[in-house]
Amino acid sequence: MLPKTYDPKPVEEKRIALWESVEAPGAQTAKGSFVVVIPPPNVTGALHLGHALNLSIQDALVRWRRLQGARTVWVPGTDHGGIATQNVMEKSLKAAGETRMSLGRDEFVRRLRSWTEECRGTIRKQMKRLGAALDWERDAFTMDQDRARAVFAAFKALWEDGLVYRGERLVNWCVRCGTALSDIEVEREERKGRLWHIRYPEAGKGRDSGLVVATTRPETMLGDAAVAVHPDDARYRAIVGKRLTLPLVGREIPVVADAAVEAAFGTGAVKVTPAHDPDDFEIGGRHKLAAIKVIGPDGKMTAEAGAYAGLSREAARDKVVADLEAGGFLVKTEDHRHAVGVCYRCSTTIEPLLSEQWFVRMEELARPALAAIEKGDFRIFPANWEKPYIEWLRRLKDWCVSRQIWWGHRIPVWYCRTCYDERGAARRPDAKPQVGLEAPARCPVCGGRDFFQDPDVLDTWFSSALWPISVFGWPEETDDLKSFYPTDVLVTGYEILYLWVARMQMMGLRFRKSVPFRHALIHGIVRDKKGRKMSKSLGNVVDPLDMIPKYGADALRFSLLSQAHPGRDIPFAEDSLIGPRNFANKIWNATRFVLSNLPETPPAKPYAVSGGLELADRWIVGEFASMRRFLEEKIESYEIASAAGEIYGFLWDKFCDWHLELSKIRLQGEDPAAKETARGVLVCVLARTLRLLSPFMPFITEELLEALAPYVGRLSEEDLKEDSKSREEMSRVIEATSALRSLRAHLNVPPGRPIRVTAVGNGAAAESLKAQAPYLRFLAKIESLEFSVSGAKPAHSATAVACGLTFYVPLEGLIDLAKERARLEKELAKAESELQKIALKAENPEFLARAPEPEKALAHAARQSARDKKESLLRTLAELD
RNA sequence: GGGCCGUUAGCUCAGCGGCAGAGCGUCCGCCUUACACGCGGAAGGCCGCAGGUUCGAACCCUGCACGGCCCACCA
Repeated sequence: MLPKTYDPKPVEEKRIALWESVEAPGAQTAKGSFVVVIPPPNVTGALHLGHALNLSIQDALVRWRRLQGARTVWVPGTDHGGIATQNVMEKSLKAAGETRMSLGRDEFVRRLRSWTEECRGTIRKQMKRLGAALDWERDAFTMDQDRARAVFAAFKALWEDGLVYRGERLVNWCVRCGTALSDIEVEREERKGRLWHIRYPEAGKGRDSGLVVATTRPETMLGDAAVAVHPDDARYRAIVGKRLTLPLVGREIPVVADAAVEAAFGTGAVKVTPAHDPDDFEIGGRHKLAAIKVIGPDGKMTAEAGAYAGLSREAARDKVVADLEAGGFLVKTEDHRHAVGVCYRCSTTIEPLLSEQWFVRMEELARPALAAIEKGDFRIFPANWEKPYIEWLRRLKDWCVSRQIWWGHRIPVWYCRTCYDERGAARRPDAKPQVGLEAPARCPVCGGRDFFQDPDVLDTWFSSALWPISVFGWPEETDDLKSFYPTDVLVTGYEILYLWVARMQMMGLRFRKSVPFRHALIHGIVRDKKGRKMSKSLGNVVDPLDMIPKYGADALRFSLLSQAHPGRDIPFAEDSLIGPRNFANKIWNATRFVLSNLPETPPAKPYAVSGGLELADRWIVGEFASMRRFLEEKIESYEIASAAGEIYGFLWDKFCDWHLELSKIRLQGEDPAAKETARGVLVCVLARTLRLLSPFMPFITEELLEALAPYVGRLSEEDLKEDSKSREEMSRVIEATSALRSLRAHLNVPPGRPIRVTAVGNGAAAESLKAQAPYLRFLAKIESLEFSVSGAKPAHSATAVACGLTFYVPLEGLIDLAKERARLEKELAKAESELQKIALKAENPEFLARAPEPEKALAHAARQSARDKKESLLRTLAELD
């Protein structure tokens, strides 16, 4: 016998062990296939609630399609996580008093490899505990051998097609991480800063000559190459072409006219520092200005900065400002809020830095991706993400893919020591780097035999971009690739839509000529209950592994899924696990009840739904059918939360509260045939509902289904029709029951005390209720129930009005006249306001003239019943004794 | 500067043209032999504001306000 309260722990342990030992369902090709590739979590530690959400959604989809008979493939995996992972390792080294330099590259990478293995083990275990039905034999890692082969193949192909190039460009540099970043890896942060107004005097003239520039970064003035003004700016027309003396430095710089200058901002004159500002770099290019690097990769001032060399960016700023002020060049200082670029991994202010990097040319890659979304070959759910996605693809600039870190795929490029110096700078104009996994034998340019490999690694997102093809063995033309690519849906958060989703589209289209996934389901971020992002520093991180022992994995999944509206963030409160935990217990007990009403030894012929159905049976079967259809539609459109809510309501509010209760009449009764019918419906409907619920709550449902299995027989598809007639009849039973229960509660009739009821009224409703009298008797605990077409109110009775009938309940001695009058008056007031509202609509000539017929009929009927109710209440009040 | 999303019951959110819904919380009864992680009953809403379209608007349109997010080269 099952325990009274559901205890998730033993069930989960048992199921996990069982799933471990059983092969995933084999090829059932009849109903097609469903392929999903996991967004591989970084190997930076344990999984968080966001991962739990992501996994729960995918698992629900995969299990759902598996139920439908599809061959499902869900590929697990992890991502080496580049900078993020390296940072984690560096932090732990620091705690041990070491640095990556002290370890050396080989040892550092070796340690990361071993950490990775440990971390992958943790992640796998966590995924299993959540119940994720992944195909573990396919487990992949972005830095394992197969994936490395794909990375090399992709790099080589892009190189050969001229889409990869090396060049000196202004890139986003994180001085803390010591590496270049791509544009999307830079986040914007509003910071309060200042706007310094600095006078740049005309060369050879006095302190008051020249013009005043406004800047937020005075320290970069040391590298100024010009001052720019707008060509149409009348204030400065005369000075364009003249030369200025750069304060503190003494260098002469020109005044140039450039349309990029915003005349209305600041003073309308902008200092141009090509080596330290992206816009200035552009201007510098147009006017052939020198790019003077005054800040180095370490964030400190270079030798070019003269007296400031060696100072940090921040210290140099202070000193420059002080010196400008001392020299009388500082005109004024204003407070100024502006957005500063910061590293997405460590929030350090980004330094635009001129350096030699590897880039991927994006235009040709983006074009097919744009076409795919515009043609609908690729769709995003919710669709409102499509517009920003398209915009992003249109504006795409080249992708800086080299990173000056150690953890990642080493760039497969070799430099000949004759053609290049040790820092990779070309010694001769025709020098050409060689792409290969190994050093080439001879340099095709100079015949040299001595090579060194590029020290940089590739952006971690480069390997991620190849994920949907690399997991199936690309560049080999594998069977997997042929059968499983393109995949069906990618489930991920909006925060990596550009960083990852767009790039997979581009690479998939480039190398496989078709989209890597037809749909992207974008879910939100799991936040804390105040709506803040979960972060270690805020201390508001909720660990899924803390929640599972307390509430169960099914409850955690169901909680997240119930809130997983496409694209919406989830403010997560631990309280949200209570409902789902209780729900699991409810299911458990419903099944326990059903089982307890079945013989211990399963019958030779399992219980089926066949003849002899009564209203409650027809009703629940019809409701089941409509619930199932709803679920199919919602899951099809990825509205997981709606689907979860629907099945919850069906099981609890319909199956348990009404059908199961009504079944008790027959189960406790004496009619063996009726008993069998009731058992059949209970078993079949419950089992089928559990099956539909299993994608959401796999542990408990599988456990219970296993217990039910020997009893479950057929519930034929023909019988699974929505049944509006039964729904209507049942709704009357429910309405009348509720009215009588309400009356009992208001008049404090103890629940255990039976009542006698006289129902007065005629018509179809009366007839149908009369037919269901046993239901009413049972549900409202009525000892005698009489129906009459007309009749006066019996003495000392309370009254309930429902379904066009008046129910009199004699309550000698129990009835408090004043209380009853008050209750009835309240009812009457409610009925009157209802009638007024509906009458206003039903009698409105405009409504009658223009509204569609069914709508009018509905309004008419509603008015009639509101009127009946009011009259019945009025009569009752008049007769009140 | 552009774009997107949100504003509905005390809290967290569904609903997105035809009499305002759920979960949690609150109040009142109940250990009614499946479940007190439960059962029954209730209270609680100018559906952000102002216009418009419509017979009819929480829902569609236009503004506005307040939150949040994304993108963007005002130094």
